[in-house]
Amino acid sequence: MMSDESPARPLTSRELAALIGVSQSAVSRAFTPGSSISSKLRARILGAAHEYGYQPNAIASMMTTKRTKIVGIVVSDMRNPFYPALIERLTQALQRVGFQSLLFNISPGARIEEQLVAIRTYNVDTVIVISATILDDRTLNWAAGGRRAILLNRLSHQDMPTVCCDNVAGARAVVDHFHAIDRHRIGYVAGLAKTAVGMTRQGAFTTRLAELGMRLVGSAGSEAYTFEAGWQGALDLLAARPDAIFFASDILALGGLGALRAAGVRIPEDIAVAGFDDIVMAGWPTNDLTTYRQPVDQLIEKAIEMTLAAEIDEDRLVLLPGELIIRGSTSGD
Amino acid sequence: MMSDESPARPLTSRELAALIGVSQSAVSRAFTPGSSISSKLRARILGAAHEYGYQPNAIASMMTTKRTKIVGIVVSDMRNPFYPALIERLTQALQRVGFQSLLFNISPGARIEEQLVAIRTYNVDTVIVISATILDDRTLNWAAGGRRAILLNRLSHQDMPTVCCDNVAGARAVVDHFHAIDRHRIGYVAGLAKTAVGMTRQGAFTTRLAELGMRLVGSAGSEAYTFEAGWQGALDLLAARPDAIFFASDILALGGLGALRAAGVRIPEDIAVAGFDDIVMAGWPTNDLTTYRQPVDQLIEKAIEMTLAAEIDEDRLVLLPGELIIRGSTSGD
DNA sequence: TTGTATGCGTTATCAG
DNA sequence: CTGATAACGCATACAA
Repeated sequence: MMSDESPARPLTSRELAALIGVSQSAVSRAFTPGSSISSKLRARILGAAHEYGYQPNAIASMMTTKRTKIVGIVVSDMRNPFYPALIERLTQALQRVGFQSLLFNISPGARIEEQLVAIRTYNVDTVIVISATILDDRTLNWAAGGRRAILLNRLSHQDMPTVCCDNVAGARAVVDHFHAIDRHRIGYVAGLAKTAVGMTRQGAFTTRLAELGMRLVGSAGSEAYTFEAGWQGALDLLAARPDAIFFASDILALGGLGALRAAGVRIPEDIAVAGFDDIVMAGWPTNDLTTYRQPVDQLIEKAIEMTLAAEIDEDRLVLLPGELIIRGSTSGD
Repeated sequence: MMSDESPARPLTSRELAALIGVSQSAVSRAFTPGSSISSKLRARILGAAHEYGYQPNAIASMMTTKRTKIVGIVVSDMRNPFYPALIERLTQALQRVGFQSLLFNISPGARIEEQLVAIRTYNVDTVIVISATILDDRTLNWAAGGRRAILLNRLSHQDMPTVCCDNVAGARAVVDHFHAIDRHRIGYVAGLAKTAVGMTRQGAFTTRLAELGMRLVGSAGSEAYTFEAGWQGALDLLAARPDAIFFASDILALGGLGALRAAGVRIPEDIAVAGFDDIVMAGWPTNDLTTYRQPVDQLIEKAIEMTLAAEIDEDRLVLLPGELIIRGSTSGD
């Protein structure tokens, strides 16, 4: 493919056709899998394309096929390391099935719709929404403009197609673990409390605590999934003297660990700490954070499946279980 | 814009024109800044567009204008938190000037050209390359297919348009700081040693050491910009008994800090530690890492400028100075 | 300023 | 299986 120095203007199918004496449609067919063309002619055309450096113009083909092979990925928070990791693997998975990713980075605050206009005008085939916040279902549907929208790691109040970690199972696993290591004075540091995911996690957590007769001695809110919010949340809980704290996400937990250690609290002897997500940093020896690992690969696999499916009739809400990763922040060893 | 429930098929300019009794070209002109149309007619058309939910189809307009308003962003490593932070701000800045970002996440290893074909077929206006590795200039030029390619935070061996942090100034600032705090047995942990950025940083560092009569007691290589590589690099240097170590990037330095602390080394009393980039984590109280801050906003500003410029004649290589951020890992306080 | 007509590069329909 | 021809939705040269 690199045999030729790139000319300023790329070759068109018609030009290539003229060059080797076939019709323009033949060239098009050569590049269309499953089209009716003899393997001999196809080979000749593909050979010539290779030689002359011809590649079909994807933009032009969008005109007739009405498909862009582009997925719009809507994000709003790349500060939390969980998201870049998710996005990286998602875009790679999409590329493997022939899709490209147009990244829509929505800034919180003003003029959200204005930022979303591009999603409609660029005619992406599918919109995958990773942003936990900012967009309500209605805005989302508008932005999708009739195209398929899939929620990834985010819950809908309507019945939009959704792929999400099973937050209930995750929160319960953490409680059960706290119970197993004999902690009974439990604290909770929330992330974005108003989001569906946040509420689900917190609800399941407190419910399971009650089932096991454990005591929620304190609960700290926070405005964001950030290190600083976790730090502050941990400090706010100290007065309640918990012997274990569950942070709604790893990035919060890392902040919490920092605050607790700075306050002279021994982890896990005095307070056991658990997070949620299993971001890479949670596994660093310096953090060694017990956490509920999100099934990222399976989440992505499902999202891709939904992207490719002709219809999404059943299983519009896919909840996938993760796995509790027990590390030093809760286990004495 | 949300006045209408999104119809399955979006309106075309011709349909809108028919609806309000003007020509299709009038509709097109209403949406084209600077086109010859009376403000009265434009207002009427934009009003109707708003009412009926019409938005120009960006794909179709690409056919005639030959411009996609899409920038291809080539990345290969989102594990190093510096990159997501850069990408987030870059895509937002691009959006503000009316460009969308198509993310090309190149997996190291096989079939790189195959992964790059999409860049050509999608006709992006500009390619911004953030990936430090993987692609040589020739492959890059091929992938760009005659379009503009800009290197961001990466150096070229040819004269491709480049915006990069001034690594020489950065490395020198670190050495000067080590000198100022009276350290003379210096260690260095390299990142990807084979990259131009890596070589520049290392070269400037050792040169400045020599100028100030300081001693490079040891130097550790590493295969990647990762926490683990930094951890190992720090361990490798211990035998040489350095009193200060410069890590080629923050993520390496964080690993190094972990390893040193685990080994009982006091920071900064025994060994002062400095990184490069100033990722968010460097500023966390738990890390408190002295580092050379990359001028991210200015880098992006310049990259946007180059993206929008008609020609890039002079200033094809823009080197921007950063700022040494002194924190607890080198300063006793 | 406005409308009419043409073309962008491809896919899809229709004959042969 | 192959070639000619008609869209796709918009921007622009041209005519009015």
